[in-house]
Amino acid sequence: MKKAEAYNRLVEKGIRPSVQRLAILDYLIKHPTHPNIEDVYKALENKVPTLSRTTVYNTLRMLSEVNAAQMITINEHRVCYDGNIEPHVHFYCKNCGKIIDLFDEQAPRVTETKVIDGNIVQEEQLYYKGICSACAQKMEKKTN
Amino acid sequence: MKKAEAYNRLVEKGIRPSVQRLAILDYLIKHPTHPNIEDVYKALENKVPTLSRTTVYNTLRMLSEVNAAQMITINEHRVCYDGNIEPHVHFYCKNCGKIIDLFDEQAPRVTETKVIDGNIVQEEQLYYKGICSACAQKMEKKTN
DNA sequence: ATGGGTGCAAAGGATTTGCAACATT
DNA sequence: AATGTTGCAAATCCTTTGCACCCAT
Repeated sequence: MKKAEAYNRLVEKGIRPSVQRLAILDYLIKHPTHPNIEDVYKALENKVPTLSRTTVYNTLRMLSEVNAAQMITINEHRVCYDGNIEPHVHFYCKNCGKIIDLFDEQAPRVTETKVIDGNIVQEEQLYYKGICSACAQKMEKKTN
Repeated sequence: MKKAEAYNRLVEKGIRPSVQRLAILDYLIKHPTHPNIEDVYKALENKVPTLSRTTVYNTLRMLSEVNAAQMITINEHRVCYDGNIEPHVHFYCKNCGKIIDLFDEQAPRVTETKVIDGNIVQEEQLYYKGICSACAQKMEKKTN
């Protein structure tokens, strides 16, 4: 249950590693399931009894602002987060809403600062949308 | 002020071209500014006096479901829409929230149905995040 | 007349805000 | 003591829903 990685990442980014922040980032790193705010809150409310949703909101926003986590906004009205900050492609299932990592797809590479028409690019995101394999199977069954 | 393109696109997709739907899709096609629901509503409420936000919501959702428009979800809690259904890269300014089209960047091509690990890919989206040229200039001024 | 389309008002949820309490240096 | 953090409750804002009306076929 070491939280070394979370701890280091916070310190590197100049963020004071409070109990809450450590717990949240550690959870994110250890659970690459693209949790949303509520998921994180539910998972931690027992371990960090005083934890509030507000803190989860604030912390996750801050983490994504300093690139200590990735904010994923594919799902229309439910932001979720990814503790994996290596660039990788995401697949979003329109049916069940699940987000799957596609590590084998070529992701836009992190270049040194790239400028296009004067616009300074800091992050790149590529995602696919469609039907995930689990949902596709279920649908096939019903059709038969 | 012809709405031929909007009309044709609706009919092609099997959607009845009501006054409201025509107005909304036409607006989207003629204003490639990535408007959100409110933008579209404000722009049309005078021209289509009875128009309701509900109809804008319903119509834009429907249009994106049948691929007569693109739903863009970069901005955390404000979905916006694009009448341009050719694949192209979007740039999102973290500072002012503006979304800019990058037609010269290579966009993920629309392939025939692509399947990855059993997941059926139907759409692909690539976007960049950073600071747009206008904001970058303003910031530079302040710094000097 | 009938089925789809629209619009109002109300409900529902997610996120933000203001502020007081708290922890840490 | 001073500064940065946290958490509660309330406020806000976006979106959806239920239902009645309306229009076109």
